[in-house]
Amino acid sequence: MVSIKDIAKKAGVSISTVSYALNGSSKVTGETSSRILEIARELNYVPNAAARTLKKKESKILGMFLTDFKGDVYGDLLDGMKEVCNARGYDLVVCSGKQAHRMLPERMMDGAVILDHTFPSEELLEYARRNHKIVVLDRELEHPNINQVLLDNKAGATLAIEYLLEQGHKKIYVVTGPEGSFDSNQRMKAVQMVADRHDDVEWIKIAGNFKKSGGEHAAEQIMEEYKEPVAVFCLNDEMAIGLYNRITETEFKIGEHIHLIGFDNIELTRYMQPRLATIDYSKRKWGALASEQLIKIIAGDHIEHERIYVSLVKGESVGKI
Amino acid sequence: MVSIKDIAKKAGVSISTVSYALNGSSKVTGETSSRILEIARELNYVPNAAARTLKKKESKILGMFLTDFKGDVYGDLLDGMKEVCNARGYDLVVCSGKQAHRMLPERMMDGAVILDHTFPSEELLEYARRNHKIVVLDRELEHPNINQVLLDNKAGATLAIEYLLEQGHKKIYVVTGPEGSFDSNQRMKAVQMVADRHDDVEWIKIAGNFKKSGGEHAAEQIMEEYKEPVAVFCLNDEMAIGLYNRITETEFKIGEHIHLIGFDNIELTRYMQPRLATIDYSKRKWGALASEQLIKIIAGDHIEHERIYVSLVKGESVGKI
DNA sequence: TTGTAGGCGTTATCAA
DNA sequence: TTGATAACGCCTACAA
Repeated sequence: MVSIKDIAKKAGVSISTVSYALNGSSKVTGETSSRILEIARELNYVPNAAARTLKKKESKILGMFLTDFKGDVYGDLLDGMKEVCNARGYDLVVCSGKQAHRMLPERMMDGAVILDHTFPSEELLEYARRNHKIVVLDRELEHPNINQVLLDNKAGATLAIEYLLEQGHKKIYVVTGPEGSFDSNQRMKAVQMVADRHDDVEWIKIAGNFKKSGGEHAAEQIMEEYKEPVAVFCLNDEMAIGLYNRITETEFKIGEHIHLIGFDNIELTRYMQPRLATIDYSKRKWGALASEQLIKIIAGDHIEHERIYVSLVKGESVGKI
Repeated sequence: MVSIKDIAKKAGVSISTVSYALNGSSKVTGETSSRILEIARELNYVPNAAARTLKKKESKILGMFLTDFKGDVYGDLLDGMKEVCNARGYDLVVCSGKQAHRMLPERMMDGAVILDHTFPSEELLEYARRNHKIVVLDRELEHPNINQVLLDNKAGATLAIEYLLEQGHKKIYVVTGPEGSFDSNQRMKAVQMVADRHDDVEWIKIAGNFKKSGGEHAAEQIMEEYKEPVAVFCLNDEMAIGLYNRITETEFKIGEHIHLIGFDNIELTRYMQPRLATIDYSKRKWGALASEQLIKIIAGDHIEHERIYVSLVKGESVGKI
């Protein structure tokens, strides 16, 4: 490995002169500077990230923690993050799994964005207390070193339910996310509020998991209890897809016997027949905003929490009754 | 930031004793060791990654470079990689974009897996020469520090084309990937070989880009030239989907007027109506193998290149003629 | 304008 | 069994 020491030797100057030249300091003659730069290039010099990070106490790397790499939501979200990061001189690394958590407290990264409900809030708070900078996308967490960029779950769930009511549905299943999911809880709360105003409607809650399997299980239960057309609000699209898959294996028709709406507007929903009704929001903007907020708290700015707005996407998966 | 120095002070021992205790060396008494560990926990000590990396010249981090975060191929691939990495004591970070390249030569990571045709081979070779360890999934590159884990593109393309021929098709469009894509070139080569044996069939090549837009453009050209039913082999599923989308906006029917086959068997194809015929392979296995190979070359093992085998998935998007 | 030297937090060698 | 001390590669006062 070639270090500034090697360059210094070859150039016949001291390592500090090399360091200055490399960092474009004006303290060094244009002549020596260009000679040093030339030699550095000749030797294929690359600065050592660990040494720089150790000295400067910043790595210019931001982390993104995900539950897994499979989610369809992530593509645009990550591209949005990357764009902002790069524009601000940061690099983005995406990680998943408990083992990867260490990279935050060990200061491999200057901060992190969290979209992983399996990452314990207590752990995040602990990191925040030790002055690590964090943006959460999936929970409410109050600390000066933590910023929230949350979906407007309540608006989304309300839009979804009101759409079903508008279409005349009187029996509505709601398939939830996993225990402890903030998004799921928020959406359920909104559903409950609308439900309280409509006691002529029958409400049935089914415990789900935000994965396809949750939707499949819900489908079983719904078909078993089936008497007349019903509506189903799956609290995310992936479950809606699982439910849809299971239903289309049977005689039941989506949009006719079982009316279905999801949440997230992932790309796949466009290809479902009938098209899945769902709740849309800009994933790219979500990611971009998260990065911006993170960079701001790293810079020491005082900032407010942010919210991502949502809208209804109608689809033939919901018919009139 | 609390360092081993702080622990040493509080425990009344030297920093080297602390370091030994922390690393579970048997050179230190069980008693002092447990006292030190206790204090470390009290102080919320976390080792500093930069310092450790600087000293040990390894970070226990592997990188994965992708063209972008949107690809549907990636989910299982990355999960496969992560599983192997974690089992072997490594962490995986996923990156994208030119700016992120620096992390490899700067030794932020002990090695990297490349699935990004925009990453120049010359640059990779340069890194390999400087002793960085690399596994490539998307090109042939010979160097002791580079290992290849490649799809069996030729087998896949041959399977696809022979399936079309078997179904009686006599006019076959082939939509390619972007200029310079290894996968695209390999697949085209296989197509060409089959084509050479069948001069009763009309072959038409359309330049694509492995994205939806490529498929859409191809659709335009195909419809413009349309006289009788034709077959189309899109060299990846994403283009097949773009083509499919454009076609379904018209009077033409997939599987009737336009017979379509893709490559990759991404999840979305399951939901297309009619189901897309395509070429399947285990993305999870691909990722797992890539990680294993990378860890082996880091360990200094001498290994052979690997190949991922593929199979045909039939679908109603291809009918008999 | 350039050089000297100290230190970032660890690990590891050698003495004690 | 423990402690002093010298690296690792880089940055940056301060001195020359």
